[in-house]
Amino acid sequence: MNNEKNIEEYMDNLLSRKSIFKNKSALNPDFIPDYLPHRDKEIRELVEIITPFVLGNKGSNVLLYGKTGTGKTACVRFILKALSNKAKSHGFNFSFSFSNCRMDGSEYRVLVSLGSQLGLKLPFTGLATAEVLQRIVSFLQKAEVRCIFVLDEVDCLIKSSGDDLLYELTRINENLKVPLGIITISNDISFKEHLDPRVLSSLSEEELIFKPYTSSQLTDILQSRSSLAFNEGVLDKGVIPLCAALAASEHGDARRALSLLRVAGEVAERKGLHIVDEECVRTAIKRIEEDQSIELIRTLPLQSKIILLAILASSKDGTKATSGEIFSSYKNITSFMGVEALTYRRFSMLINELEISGLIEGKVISQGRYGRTRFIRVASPQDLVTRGLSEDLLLHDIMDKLSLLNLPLESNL
DNA sequence: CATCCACCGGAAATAGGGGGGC
DNA sequence: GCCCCCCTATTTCCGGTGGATG
Repeated sequence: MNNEKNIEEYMDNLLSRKSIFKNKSALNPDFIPDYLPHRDKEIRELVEIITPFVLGNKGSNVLLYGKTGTGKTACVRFILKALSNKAKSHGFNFSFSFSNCRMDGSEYRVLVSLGSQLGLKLPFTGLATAEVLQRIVSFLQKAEVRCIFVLDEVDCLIKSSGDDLLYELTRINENLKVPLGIITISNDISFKEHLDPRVLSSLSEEELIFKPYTSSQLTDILQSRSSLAFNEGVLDKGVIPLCAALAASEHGDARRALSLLRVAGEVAERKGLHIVDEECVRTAIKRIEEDQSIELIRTLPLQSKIILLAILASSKDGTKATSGEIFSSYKNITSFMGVEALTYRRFSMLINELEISGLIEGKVISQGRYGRTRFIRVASPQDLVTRGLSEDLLLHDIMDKLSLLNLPLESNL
């Protein structure tokens, strides 16, 4: 018992003495601070729109849009958290459910996610979607709870499954004594075009646009977060303005700015520095990019990895290869590995996905009599791709045999 | 100017592994 | 047990197509 305590103390001591961070989680994207700088106006408007639901009146549905990292989700979460605290202390029966449509992925799972936050027990598969909706509705009916559903990143849902679910949700109110509120959040304004006009008008009774943060606004945000996250005096003067400026030049993405700051801190920590300087920030940019592509490659399904390998093999030195060439190279590799090869159609689809993810670049070029085909090459640095691929043990072996592992590394540096 | 290459990409069907309600 | 549902990955089928060539 005593030993444990001593060791813990020792650890605490060690950690707090050396650490640059006081509370790193304050820089996480899902951290909700007590104060959101430069969003007072939006918060006030949202509160005015949402509050009626807590009182059990018919309020208005809201549609929020703005680019990533402009504080949409943070504002909504912030308000709902505060509101449910208030409701509790005032004895109102209020609750809310939050679904990130991109994460949840399908209509069914969005509904299950919303429903289970209300306390319903729903199987992750097996039921008909309409059945899940029915259960949610009858729960709301019986419990007479004032409820708000938040659908974050709805544009993804629309793209994958259309607007059926949104339509159903908007009509729920017709047979509910206590109205249901729907807050939809989208990164992409053009998703409106894919909506039935009736659904759109119901969802966007109120609309709020979140503008990108300016560089100086980002500076304020970083400033207030860094005082929570970092120990006193570990940030060099220029660090915060630099992070802010870099993120502002993207599109005022606060999330990016915060992760830049976090990674810069980690870089400094790893280097054993006591102060985070601008150099760390520059290293952080590179680290973030590299980590992202490696992570992307690591989590690719096997077939996509093999295709990527085929591209690498048939387009050495950054030359472009046609999809036909790559396909035959792909078939060679699969037979070599003893893996079932996919049909061309599916292959082509996976190529498109790789292109969207930014790992490869392709262009459809017509060569007249010699056909129309896509010219493809790897877009990210080759050694990065090789590194990512070779983390797959199965592929590592194959790459060794194809002697792909040593080639690019030498020729690139 | 029609032809024709070497693919492109949409739609629908199938597989097959998860799991209901009754 | 039976019939139905959901989801992802894939196959099957097939109607295009830009533009150098004959």
